[in-house]
Amino acid sequence: MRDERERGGNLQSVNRALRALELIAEAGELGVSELGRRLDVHKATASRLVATLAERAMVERDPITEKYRLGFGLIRLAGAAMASMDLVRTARPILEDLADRTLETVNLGVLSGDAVVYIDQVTGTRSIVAVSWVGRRTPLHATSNGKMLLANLDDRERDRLLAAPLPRTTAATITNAGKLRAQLGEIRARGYATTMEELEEGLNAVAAPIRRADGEVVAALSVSGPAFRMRPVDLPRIGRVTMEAATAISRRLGYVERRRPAAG
Amino acid sequence: MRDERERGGNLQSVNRALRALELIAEAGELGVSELGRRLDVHKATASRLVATLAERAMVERDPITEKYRLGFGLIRLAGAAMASMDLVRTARPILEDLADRTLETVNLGVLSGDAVVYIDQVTGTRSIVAVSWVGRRTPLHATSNGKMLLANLDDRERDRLLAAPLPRTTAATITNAGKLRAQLGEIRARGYATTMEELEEGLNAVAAPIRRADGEVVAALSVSGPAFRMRPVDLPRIGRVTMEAATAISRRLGYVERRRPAAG
DNA sequence: CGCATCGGGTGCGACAAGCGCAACGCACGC
DNA sequence: GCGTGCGTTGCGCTTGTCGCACCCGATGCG
Repeated sequence: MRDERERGGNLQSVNRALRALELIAEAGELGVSELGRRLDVHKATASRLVATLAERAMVERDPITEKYRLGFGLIRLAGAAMASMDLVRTARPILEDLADRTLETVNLGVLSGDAVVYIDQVTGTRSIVAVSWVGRRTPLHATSNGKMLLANLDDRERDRLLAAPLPRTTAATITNAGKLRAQLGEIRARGYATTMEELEEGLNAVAAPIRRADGEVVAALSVSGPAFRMRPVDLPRIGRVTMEAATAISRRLGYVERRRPAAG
Repeated sequence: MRDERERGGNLQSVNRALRALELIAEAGELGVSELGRRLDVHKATASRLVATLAERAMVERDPITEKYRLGFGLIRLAGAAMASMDLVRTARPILEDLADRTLETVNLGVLSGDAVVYIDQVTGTRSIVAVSWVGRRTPLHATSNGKMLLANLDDRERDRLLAAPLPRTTAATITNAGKLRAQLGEIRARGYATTMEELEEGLNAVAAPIRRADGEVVAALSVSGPAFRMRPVDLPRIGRVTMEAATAISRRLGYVERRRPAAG
């Protein structure tokens, strides 16, 4: 508790409790004494800690081994958030297929606050860089995923997000809200979004919307690769296959295509 | 901190932290002051609490609204919880098989407080809606899972839960404790529970009990689908396959069928 | 068997963790 | 301008909680 303990808010026992959960998650199963050792506290402390966690069903006791493991309380807590995990499971095979087909990197992104967060990724074998973007947050206005999500927000939300300044990361970044707004219209009409070196030099991407049963856009699916392999002339074709893949995922989520939702 | 504070282990701030997470989960988004009010603590305390949670990514701040929502750390934990919970792990293949066989949605639910929480779900391909119920809480008296869990509670617990009013969600909801109690008896005798449009109009379901090694009912397995595909006349058949599946899971958990447990 | 060792749980006193207070800065609305 | 709402932070007092010691039960070993 003397090492990296200097960040903002800090409640000792809360911190410990969360560390405990992480340790248990890592280990799968942990006994009281062992947990105490890893947390560097007396086993009595660890005992009381897990008892508290157990009371809230955050951990549960294996009736055989008497050790503690994570409990369903966590699942309940994450509930809504877990919907995205479900999305990952459902979408995975289609992401893989799309990556095979395009040989580029495929990403699945959702809106989180004012950024897009990638919740899954599959890299085509041809990909140069294999860094995982999962968990990464990237700006809405400079990514294809972000634009697609923006394009499908309701007006109030979109206005709020576009009111903030749009930071420039490359020469091509669209920093003008009006110009971006116009492009969002095109994107809705066309069905896929693009970025051309707007986030990173030499990186292009296209993205298509994923809808759940009620038609709401909940995520975006993107294919991204180096500008020399994804030239402007290639984008419509890649856009089409991306849209097909996204639609396939939407269908799995229960979405049934109706006539243009714009009308209704 | 003066109400229901008498269980085993009890660390005030850990308890508070978990309550905070639950409140945020419920509300979707919560500001510091509001959280403080609901936790019945000074807003300064709430501020330090969420700061600690945020540091571990259990909550994150919406950059626009400045409010807090659940974070990715929790998703990670919940994912780990699902993977490590041996009930889910054990039951999964059987859920999938049951979904294939019935072509309807299969849910695995446990009792949590006064509600049933779904900890896993597999959807049959025929399913209309594919919204995930995982993490969702539904009332005990209006769901097949809930009735099955209620039916297998010990008398004291059951009485306590039935003492509370039974909220109506559809015209068919059973709101009379006496009537429900009678049905629970039938359910125990028959081995499966049903709901017919008692939670949602047009939604029927059947559920069967899952027992661990000592015979205790720890979860319920349900098959649910639209009323037109799950007519009253179909329920016994579906009930049978559901019971078979539930029994298969129980067996994997170490339960060995004995002569009627009612006798011993 | 008897003894040692390891696991988990609990009453108690001491001490610091963390609580509420109050004051501050900031953003709105009028 | 003022009033009201938000979230954050220093500070002193209190109370939550930590480690100690000890208990219980299971297991291992000469």
